[in-house]
Amino acid sequence: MKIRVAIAEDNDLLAASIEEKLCLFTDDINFRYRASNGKDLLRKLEEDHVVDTILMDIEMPELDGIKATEAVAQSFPNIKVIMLTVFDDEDKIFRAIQAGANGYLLKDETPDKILDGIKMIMNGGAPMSPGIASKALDILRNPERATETPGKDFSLSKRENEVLLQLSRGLDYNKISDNLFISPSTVRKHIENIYKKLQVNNKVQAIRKAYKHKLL
Amino acid sequence: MKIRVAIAEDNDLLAASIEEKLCLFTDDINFRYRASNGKDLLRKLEEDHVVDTILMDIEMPELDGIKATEAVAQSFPNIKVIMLTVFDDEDKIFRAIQAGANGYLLKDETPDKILDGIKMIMNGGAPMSPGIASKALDILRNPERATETPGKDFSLSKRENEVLLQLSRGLDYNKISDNLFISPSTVRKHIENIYKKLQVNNKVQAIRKAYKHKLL
DNA sequence: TAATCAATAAGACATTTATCGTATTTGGAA
DNA sequence: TTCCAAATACGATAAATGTCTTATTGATTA
Repeated sequence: MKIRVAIAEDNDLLAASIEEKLCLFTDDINFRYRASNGKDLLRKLEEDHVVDTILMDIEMPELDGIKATEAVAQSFPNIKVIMLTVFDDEDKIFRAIQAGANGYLLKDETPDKILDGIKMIMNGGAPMSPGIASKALDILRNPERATETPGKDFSLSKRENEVLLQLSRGLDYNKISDNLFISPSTVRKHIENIYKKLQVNNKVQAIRKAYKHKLL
Repeated sequence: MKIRVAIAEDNDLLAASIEEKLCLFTDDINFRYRASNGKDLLRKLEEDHVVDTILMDIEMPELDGIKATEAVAQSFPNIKVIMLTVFDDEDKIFRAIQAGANGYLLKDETPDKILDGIKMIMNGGAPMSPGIASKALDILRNPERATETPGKDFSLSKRENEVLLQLSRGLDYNKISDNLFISPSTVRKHIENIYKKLQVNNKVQAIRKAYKHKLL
C-alpha cells in the first residue's frame, strides 16, 4: 500500500517542487494534501487525518512547525512527522524532537534520500541528515541540556497546586470541594485557571503536563 | 481545637469501651460517631466528612477495614486512619499500609497510648505498637515483598490496552476513535470494560491504577 | 491610594463522560 | 461444531466537565 503523505510548507514553489520530485521518483507515495502553515495543517488533519507521514517545515506563519508537531503528536500519535527544513542548529533540533518529531531532514537532501527517510520512518526508524544525527548525539551526550525542559514555571498559586493534587488522585469536583472546604464553583474556577496556565483543556492533560514539569 | 475522631468497629461493647476510656482520659477529643462496618462508615463519611482521624478495626462485616481504608484514602485524603486491631501478622500490616493507613495499633494498647497515637498522627507521625513497628521494618528490609503488589493481572485485551494508552495521553473519545479507526461507541464500550476490569469509574483513576500496576 | 492578584462563589450552556442495555461478527478453544 | 471472548456498534440518560461571565473580599504592590 502506498504511503500517504502530507506536506506543511509555506513556500508554494518549494512545496510544489518537493511534491513533484518525489512523485516523479516513485509511485509508492500517495500525496494527500499540502498545508501552507501549521494552523492550516491542523484544520486539514481534523477533516482527514488519514495520513501516514507529514513533511514539516519549521518556519511557517500562523503556527510554526514545532508547535504544529506538538499538536500532531498530541492529537494523532499514529502520524509520523519528518522535519524538513534548512535549520540545523541544536536548539531547533532539540525542540523538534521534544515536540515529537520522528525524523529531521535538511531541505537540500536529494529526493531519493527524502524518499528513503519516509520509508524508514514507516518502519519505525528515525531518518536524519548526517549533520543532524551527530548534533543529536551531541545533545544526548549532554543530558543537562536535555533536562532543561522540565521544571518550567507555570506559577500556579498555592491553592491551585492543592486542587491539582486532588485532581491527580482522580477525585471529582464535589469531593475536592469537600476536602478543601470550598464550594464546587470555586473548585471549578481554580481548575479553569490551572488549565489556562498549563495551556490544556482537560484533567488528564493537566495531570500529564504537571508530571512532566515536576509540579506533582 | 479538639481532635475529631470516628471509630469503625463491629463489636458494640468494645467500641463503647474504647470511646468511654478515651473520653474519660482526656477532653482533647471530640467523638463524632461510630460505624459498625466499612459500608456504614463510608455512608456516614459521605454525610459528614468533617473528621480528623478514624480508628479502624480490620475484621468487620460488609466491608473490611482494609478496603474501607482504601476508600477513605481515596475519597478523603485529609483523614488519617489508625488501624486498631488484634491482628499483627505481616500480611495484614502490609496490606493496611498499602491501603493508606497512617498508623497501626493493637487493641490491647492502653488508652493513653491510643491517645498518644491520635495526637502523633495529627502531627504527621505514624503511631505503631512496638511489635508492629519492627515487623514494618522487616517488610521494608525485603523490598521484594513490597514489590509484589504491582504487576497485577487485570487481563485487559490488546485493544483495551491500546485504548488505555490513548486515554492516558489525554485524548477524548472522538480523537481516540479517529486514531484507532473505530467508532466512538466502540471506544466508549472499551473504556467501560476497562473501568470494570480495573474497578474504577473515571479516566484519571483508570490511568492511576494502570500506572501503579505497570500497565502503562 | 490605586491597581493587581489570589481566593472565593454562582449561573448558564454546550460538550463530554459514565453507565445502562442490546446486538452483530469473528476467531479461537473445548 | 459449538461456545465464548473480543471487538465492533448504537441508543438513552444522568452526571460530570469545560468554558464563559460576573462579582466580592482581602492582601500585596506599584
